[in-house]
Amino acid sequence: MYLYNSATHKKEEFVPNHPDIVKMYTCGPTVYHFAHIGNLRSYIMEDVLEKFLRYEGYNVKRVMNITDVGHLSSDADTGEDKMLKGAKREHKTVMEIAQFYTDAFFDDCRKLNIKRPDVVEPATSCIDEYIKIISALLDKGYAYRAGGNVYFDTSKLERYYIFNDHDAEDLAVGVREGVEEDTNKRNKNDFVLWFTQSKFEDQALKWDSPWGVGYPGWHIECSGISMKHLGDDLDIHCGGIDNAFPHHTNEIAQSEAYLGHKWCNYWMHVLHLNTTSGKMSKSKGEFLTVSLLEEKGYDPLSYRLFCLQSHYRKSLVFSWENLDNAQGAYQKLIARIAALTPGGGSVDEEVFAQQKEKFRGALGNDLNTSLAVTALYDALKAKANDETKLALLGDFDQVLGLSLLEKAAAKREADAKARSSAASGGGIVITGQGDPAVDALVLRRAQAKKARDFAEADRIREELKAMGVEVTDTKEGASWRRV
RNA sequence: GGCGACAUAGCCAAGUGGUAAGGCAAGGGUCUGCAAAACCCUGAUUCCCCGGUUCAAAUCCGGGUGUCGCCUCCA
Repeated sequence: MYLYNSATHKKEEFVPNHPDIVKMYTCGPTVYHFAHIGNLRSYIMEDVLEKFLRYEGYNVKRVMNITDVGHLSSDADTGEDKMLKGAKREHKTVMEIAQFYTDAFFDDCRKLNIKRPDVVEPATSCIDEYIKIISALLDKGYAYRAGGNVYFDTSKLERYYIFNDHDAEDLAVGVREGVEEDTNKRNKNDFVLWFTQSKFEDQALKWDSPWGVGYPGWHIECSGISMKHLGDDLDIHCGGIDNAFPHHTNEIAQSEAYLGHKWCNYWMHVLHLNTTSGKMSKSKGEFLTVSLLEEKGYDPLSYRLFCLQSHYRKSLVFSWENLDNAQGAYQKLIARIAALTPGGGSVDEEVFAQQKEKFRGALGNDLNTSLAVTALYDALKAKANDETKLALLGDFDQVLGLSLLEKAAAKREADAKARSSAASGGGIVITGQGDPAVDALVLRRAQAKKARDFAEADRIREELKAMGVEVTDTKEGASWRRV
């Protein structure tokens, strides 16, 4: 398969370091608040990558961190640790906040069919790992102590900038109002590995270290967790594009300085979900969550399809109109699949193989998910029996994660149930959701209609509409549902 | 100011030198008392603009323009 590598700015053939395993690391959430659907876009696309690797027969080990310490917020607010800030806001302890939002995050993931990574590791449980790395960096001369903190010295590297061709002089450090330049730093881009001199007196989480009581810098966390679970090398590192600089750049700097060799071969960055006024972000205040989508009547999987119809390396604009499009498409898709009859004949292997190749080709080309969705429609239109189509859909859905077969089966069952609970009278069959009062009214309308009293029939339909009931005519009579 | 990415119909998009896939929406039709659903049909003389290379360019090259992101925490 081919994957775009943002470290080389090229699409490259993916070759794992070890034939028997693919090591994958994902930057996880900072659990100080709910994830918004823009955050989740990245996790959806990374989930597709993981599932496709498995689909292609790779044995994947995927690790994700949970940032529950050390992530400082910007100058835009009071400059606290994000976790501490969240705890204050909700009058809870930092650990309570971390637990609550970690659970909320995985709950959102579950709704979006995002598989939980093999290893999920909170940053606070790997302090020893960070201390080990920082000590070695100090020994090797890549780090220095100043003002009580430990810093990484970026000037010791031959090449610091990996993803962008920056010139240190051009970086606008401290330009923004309220950003104070840290005078302890020797170079503009040096970053903190370990804090003891926190500007926040009430930093809640502190650990003992050779350099005093304090807490780790944000960047060291991902290197430490990755090495703890995946060892000295890594195949694919994923994250949102905003992490490329400085977070991932710093991860590479400290990891390779520590290891003395190349660390990670492929970097996958997912572009942002934007609103019409720019990217969706928590620090801007307004953001959409999965629960909010559900409240508004959207199936979270409609959002997954929305993301799948685009490409991960293009920014995607969110609007309600766009989500409506996706929801409509998703419902139609499910209805079409529900109309297929399972258990009728055997799978046509030739058609199956042919369609499957299209699908693999699409995803194998840098995860072209929108073409993969097209392959889904092609499979539905293929000249083959229903059994073959269902087999294809089920096969594709291992990667796409749209619960296609499950939803279709549920729809078939619901339709059958509505039929079995039918009320009838005078040869007219009413199907609905088991409310005798509504059944009776719908039956009266059907009788009026049969007697060609359309005025009365329309009047009753209006009455039902006012009750929130939508009635549609069928061959045998009528069917109704609440809307 | 520096760096990076992107720009194809109303919207999401495919396309990697050979003459514009697919989905949603929209319009027309079949069906229906009327609807809904379902099914059928219809859509870019053109791919942000201007040059260039080529028999041939949405695709390659040069120059613009626009949008977004990063440089401060963010997926």
